[in-house]
Amino acid sequence: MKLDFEHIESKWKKIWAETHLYKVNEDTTKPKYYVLDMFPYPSGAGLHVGHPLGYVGSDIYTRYKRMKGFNVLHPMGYDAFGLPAEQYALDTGVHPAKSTSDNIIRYRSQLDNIGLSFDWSRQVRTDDPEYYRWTQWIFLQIFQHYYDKTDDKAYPISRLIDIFNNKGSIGVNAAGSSHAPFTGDQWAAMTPAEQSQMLMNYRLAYRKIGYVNWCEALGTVLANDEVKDGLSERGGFPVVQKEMLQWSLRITAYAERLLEGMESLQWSESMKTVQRNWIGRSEGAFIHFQVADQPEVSIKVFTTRPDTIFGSTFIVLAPDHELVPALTSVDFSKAAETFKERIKSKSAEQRSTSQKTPDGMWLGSYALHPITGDEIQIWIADYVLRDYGTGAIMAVPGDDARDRAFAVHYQLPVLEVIDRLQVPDAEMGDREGIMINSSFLDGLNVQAAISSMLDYLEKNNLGVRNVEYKLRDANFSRQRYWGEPFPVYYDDAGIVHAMDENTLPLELPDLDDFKPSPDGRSPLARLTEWTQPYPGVTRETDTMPGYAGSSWYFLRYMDPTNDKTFASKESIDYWKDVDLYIGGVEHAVGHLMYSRFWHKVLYDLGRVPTQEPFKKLVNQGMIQGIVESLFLFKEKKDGKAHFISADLVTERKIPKEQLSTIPVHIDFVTDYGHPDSHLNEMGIASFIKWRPEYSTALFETKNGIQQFSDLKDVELRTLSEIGKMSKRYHNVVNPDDVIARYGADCFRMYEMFLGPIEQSKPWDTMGIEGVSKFLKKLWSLFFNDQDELIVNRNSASDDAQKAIHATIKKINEDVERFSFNTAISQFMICVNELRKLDEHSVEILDPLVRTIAPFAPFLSEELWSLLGHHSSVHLAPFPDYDEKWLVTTSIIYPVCINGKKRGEINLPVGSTNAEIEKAAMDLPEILKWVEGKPIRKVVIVPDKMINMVI
RNA sequence: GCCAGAGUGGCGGAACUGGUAGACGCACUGGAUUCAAAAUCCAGCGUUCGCAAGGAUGUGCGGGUUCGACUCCCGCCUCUGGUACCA
Repeated sequence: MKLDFEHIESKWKKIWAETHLYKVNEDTTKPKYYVLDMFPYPSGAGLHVGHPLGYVGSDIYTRYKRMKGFNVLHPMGYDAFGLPAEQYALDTGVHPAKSTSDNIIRYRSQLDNIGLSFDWSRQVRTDDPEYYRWTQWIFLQIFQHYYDKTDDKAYPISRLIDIFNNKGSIGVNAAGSSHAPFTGDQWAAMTPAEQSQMLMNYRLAYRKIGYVNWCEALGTVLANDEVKDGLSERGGFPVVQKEMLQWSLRITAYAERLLEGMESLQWSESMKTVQRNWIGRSEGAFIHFQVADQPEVSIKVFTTRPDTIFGSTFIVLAPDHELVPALTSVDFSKAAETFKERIKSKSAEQRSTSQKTPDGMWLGSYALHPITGDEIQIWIADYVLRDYGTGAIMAVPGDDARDRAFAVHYQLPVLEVIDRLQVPDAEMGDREGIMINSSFLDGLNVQAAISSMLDYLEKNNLGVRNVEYKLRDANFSRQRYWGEPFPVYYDDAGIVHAMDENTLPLELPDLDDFKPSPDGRSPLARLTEWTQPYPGVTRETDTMPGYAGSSWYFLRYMDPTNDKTFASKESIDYWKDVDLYIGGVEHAVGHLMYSRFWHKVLYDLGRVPTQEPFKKLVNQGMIQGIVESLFLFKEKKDGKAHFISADLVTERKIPKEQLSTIPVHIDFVTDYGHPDSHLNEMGIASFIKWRPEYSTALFETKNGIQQFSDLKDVELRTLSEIGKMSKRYHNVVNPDDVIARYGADCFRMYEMFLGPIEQSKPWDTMGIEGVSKFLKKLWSLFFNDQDELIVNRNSASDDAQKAIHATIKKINEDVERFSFNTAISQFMICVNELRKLDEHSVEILDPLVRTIAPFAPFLSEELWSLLGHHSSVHLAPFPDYDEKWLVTTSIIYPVCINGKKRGEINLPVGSTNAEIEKAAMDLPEILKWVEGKPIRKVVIVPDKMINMVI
């Protein structure tokens, strides 16, 4: 029987679905294991061969763990809200709900083709009201809590209100925005709107003025990746920063815990580093600088280098710092206004250039140096950011490169405070050297000076120690339609109210026009009957960002249909957390940071039993595409488009400025992805059919310039670059096509065989034949050329036993460390060996089928049933190996002279050093080397090798 | 610039704790089978000198530690990804 994978796949796909083979329940008799894939955004392009890399890896692991006796939760769903669907709706009028559903159907069929063992009964999609009902519910929990820094824990906002009622804000140690302290009486005297405003300073979900990328010409707000070099990606219109009241999440309250929590996680060091850098913890101090002639005003700066304070010769504030108006002298106020306007439009511009040119202005006022009392100038400049630290710095041009450049540019005084002569390699800011010009710090090294100055500042009430984080509160508002509506409303006084939990979900209303409303608000703003359903109730028109639904979806899988709560306590207590999470590195800071944050909030509220959601993280590499493009001269030749072969471009050193590159569909390209990839006559014909506007074009190759009508012997070389696999570059490879040709098992194994799962690599089908051949060889252990089943009940040979047990052992080890490529090599070695031995006994083939089942689920299931089993191989136990077949009785010792192998001796295990040495010395090829030379040393590693030094 | 990761045959890659570098696969070459081809099977395959036996050399480059280094240490180069004035 020839291996008919099409028949096998459709047969088992159907049976698995009918028998609900992959459905799991909470089963307390088995240990649980949770394997999670990052759920996909169902884009219009469908899955390409890059996506399944992680899915196949996690599926192999899932199946392996199941066979090892674990109760494995392995679900899948869709991150269904998102910008592309809304953009598509704008372009075509197709409702995002419709296009998303269509895409999901396609994704599902593609995923099924790969043979992934998801429990589809647990599918979630974030745009389902029954799902986002709980996204809204969690948002409300976040909204109704604040963070107590003393207890390091979130508490209900009602507790804070009680405290305010009793004794006001004095003594409250909570994460929040700064405000003037007040007493209990003052709190009671506040209007409800004022009180509401005050609570906003503490809520974990709160509203504040934020900046959005506003594009006047498009009349809309753009996402960061829709802005390139200060211009909108579509249309190239100018984009400015516009102030808007936005929802934010106070993730900064959790900065320290997000940092500490990583210690216990099995994540790659690089992933942890990325998160650490993103959190950006730095220790330093707040220092107060009095303003000259305004004794009631002082400027608070943050510095990590209090030791350099004597070198502080001026102060710089962010242009939008709240004190700027008060610090601007009358003569400068007009100039300051223009400056601020200019910076606003600049902030989106190329920042790299501003790095080189300092840009700031003096406000005409002075501050007093807190220690020396000297008057120093107060400046504003674009290099100081309002959101970091206090939005103000003490500039130390003596030991900070930016301050130095700024001071030099504006001819401000520079005072050296660190002598680095003793440490020649040290540069500015390196925390190396000896303090000079610094009064009582002189002679100390930097570290000693820092702690000495911190003590001094605190003792004299000039400043306090402080820890700052680069991490900012997360913007949680989008001026878009296709997202979760906020479950809040505003009353006539503008006070925010949470909706009653029992009225959730607040459903996203239907819409047929997806254009934003003219004032930059979302399309929802135009639906007045929705935004103002009753008198005195106004709804929020912003919707939640993409990460809202994805920040907790892994919890919903535990109990996906619960309509009483987001997931029952029993199910969460059973599944607890994700044991293995596989996904792309691109989510390093976004999704993974936000999910951890939400999880910690839920932990504080007693809703989840674990502090961290994802115990182990594996980042799969990207499968890249090869972008094939044609070179086209920008200038036309005789009014005709003029293409030129890539080899001629290199040969003639044609400057790139004269050429543009036109991405070409990879199906037209001969030798796709190889150095001599090109279009031949047929390729060019397809190209012209595809892009008829080039039907009159000229094609220049080694054989001269030719027209499409009379092509002969053309080899129009293309430019091959490794890039993203994307619709845009016409280089998407659909797994369905590969599966149709080679089968799902082959596809799965080939993706794994390409290399380590964490590594990125371009898609290349060159080697797939090798895996295909391997599967046929495996098949041929069961069937002969006459299609007869040749499996027998004979007892297996010792060599076959050794081969299979070595394989079982190796597969165990390799799967545990996600080394799937080497596992597949081992299968190949094993099958080659069994074929050589002409081994067809059940004793060997039974465990072989079970060992390979996680990798090739269809074929193994078929073979398993051919062996006479009536239940699925995927429910069978993973075979154990028997050490007795793995003990070696003899060892081939390499005999080395000076570390180089010169001969071999075969000796029994456990030979003594003397025996080994003697045997080695008897070797003629060794004698030749040692002859006449004294042996200085003999190194013997028992059961490993022998080395002689001469 | 900074941070992280990686450089091994023509190609994808292996070598897990310092111990026979190149497993496994692709491509290529020769042979068997075939009327022929596909498929299949067998053999060879880092570079270099040599008819051969055998030698030299070889894991980005330069040094070092070691009996022995792809693996450890120091310095550099290149590539990939992330990040962007963070006080």
